[in-house]
Amino acid sequence: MFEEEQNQAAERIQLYCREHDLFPPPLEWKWIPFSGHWGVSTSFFQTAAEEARQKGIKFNVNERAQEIAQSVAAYLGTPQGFERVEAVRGYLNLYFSSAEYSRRVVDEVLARGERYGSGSPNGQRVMVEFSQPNTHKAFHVGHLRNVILGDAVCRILEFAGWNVVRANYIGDIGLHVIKWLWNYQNYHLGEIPGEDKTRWMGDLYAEADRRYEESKEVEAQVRALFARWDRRDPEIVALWEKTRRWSLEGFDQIYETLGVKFERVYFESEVEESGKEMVKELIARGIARDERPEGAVIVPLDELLGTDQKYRVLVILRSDGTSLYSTKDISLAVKKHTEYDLDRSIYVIDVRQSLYMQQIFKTMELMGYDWAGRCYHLAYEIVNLPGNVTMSSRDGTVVLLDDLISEATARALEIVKSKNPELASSEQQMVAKAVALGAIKYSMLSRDSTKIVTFDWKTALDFNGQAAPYIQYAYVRANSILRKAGGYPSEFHAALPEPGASELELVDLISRFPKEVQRAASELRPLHLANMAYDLAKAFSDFYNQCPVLQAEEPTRSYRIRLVAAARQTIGNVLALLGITAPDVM
RNA sequence: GCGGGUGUAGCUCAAUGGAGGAGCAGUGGCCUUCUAAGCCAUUGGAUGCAGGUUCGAAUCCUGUCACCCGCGCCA
Repeated sequence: MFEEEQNQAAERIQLYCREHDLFPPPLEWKWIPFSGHWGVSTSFFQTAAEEARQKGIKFNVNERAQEIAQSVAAYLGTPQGFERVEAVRGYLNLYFSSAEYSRRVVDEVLARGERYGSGSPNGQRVMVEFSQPNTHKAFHVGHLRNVILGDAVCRILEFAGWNVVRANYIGDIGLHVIKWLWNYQNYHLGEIPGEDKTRWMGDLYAEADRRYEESKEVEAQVRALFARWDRRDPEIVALWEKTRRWSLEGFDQIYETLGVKFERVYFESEVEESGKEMVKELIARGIARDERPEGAVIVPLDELLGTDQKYRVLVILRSDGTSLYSTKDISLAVKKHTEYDLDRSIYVIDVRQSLYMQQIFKTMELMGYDWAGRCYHLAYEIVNLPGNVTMSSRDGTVVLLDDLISEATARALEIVKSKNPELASSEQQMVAKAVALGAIKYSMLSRDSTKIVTFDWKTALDFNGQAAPYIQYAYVRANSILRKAGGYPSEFHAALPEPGASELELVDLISRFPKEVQRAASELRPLHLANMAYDLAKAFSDFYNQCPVLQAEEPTRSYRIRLVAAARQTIGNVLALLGITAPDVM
């Protein structure tokens, strides 16, 4: 927002260095890392070090950097747009003119509204595949991290200027489905699910898997059933269609609760046949090797690429000719790029599949697809239970999503009722839902994807501290002030008061938002925005405690009301990017 | 054996190669005020270890230790 002034200052610094025969520093402005200071800084350590090298003399780099910083500071005086220039320990700090800049920031935020912070369209299309639930299985907290991360990444990329295609890829066929069907046919035929379809499907899957593991005979029967599926036996297909729908209806409920939408939903069943065709093509082209009947059909990646134990071997078809996950994935990758002209293709999949993803991408490369290099595996660590227990639907070691949401909502409702008893019951419900879902989402987005999340109820239901409710609360407070003020003045009073420290801190953070959006988008890390949301809320709370708004004298009153409006807008925008609802009251 | 990840305060985690931070837990304060889901104060650190690169390393490189995860017919 202040690039012009920064560039001017940078040019003058470069000029000074040339005139004084100094190595010009790479002028990368950084935020002054002290709270309560508003400006940018650069350092002269490189300049000093370079000078020492060239002149062949030894001196203390830190001291020399400080000398240079001081003389540059003297040379700059007070450039246009800044109110103070200071040399500190080798750094040159430039402080913005507070009144002028806070005015500019607030004007910008209020003018752009919910688009504040967004980037201009970059003309590039990216597909983000995420969620990928399996029908006929449970949906648990482990799956939740994927949905929340994928959704946030989509929101952020879109806001940053990308054309985003949100894709889901549902595992509606495969061994797990056949196992489920076998169990249903033998033990539950005719039964239909109750209200909670996903739970019921999951329970039956656990049961099916237990029977499958317990007996060799069952395994054989399941294989036989898989063969009937492969022949598209009408009876099996009909049963599959009916039971599959139950799962899909359950998923729709979940996505609606979470506020997640998809533009293109792929099914494994729709790429199974084309996948098998591709296997034939791969064999014909000598990329895949058919080792049947003794072995399976494989792509010997290390052999083909001349690598050693790096890409290993990818199995793309079972020895009995039935399809694998990989059979379908190679076909899906092609389908995605045929349907959409993609500049990037992102797969949000857990980190345990890293090798597998590289194998798929390499296979695409071997087939000659130029887009293979533009596929990216966005890996995230799994959600474990205490004691490093992996959530597993077959072992029943899961926390079901539905249980987490109802427990969190009940807890939040209890708090809303005690904090805000006069609120209408329906509104209390809405607030509780926003708080509960916000807390769940924030806890997953506020830690890096490379970190394992250990789920425990105590932490999951803790609404204090660095958590979504704190941020939502700041938003609500801002909203409350604006409600009492009856909106905010359409423009600033001519004579703007000099902002205080907490006001500056708040404006400073607000002004950083657009850059954080770009950073989060380019690194595919919502974490940056989760941190920013908290910092903003903290700065607002500080301002709230130190600066009376409604009771203040004019023109301070008007100025602060507009600042509150800008803060509310920015906090709302950040939360929206994280998929978190900002309630009007709490 | 090969590959990947993690290691920062008692615990859970942040930190664009640059001036080490939060939250929780602990201790002590603050509601007649725009909502106390809040605020203030206070306690806390050879960034696993050893080298290297650099003016400067939690961050980059090499080695090493610990834990986790992958590595041919699960997804």
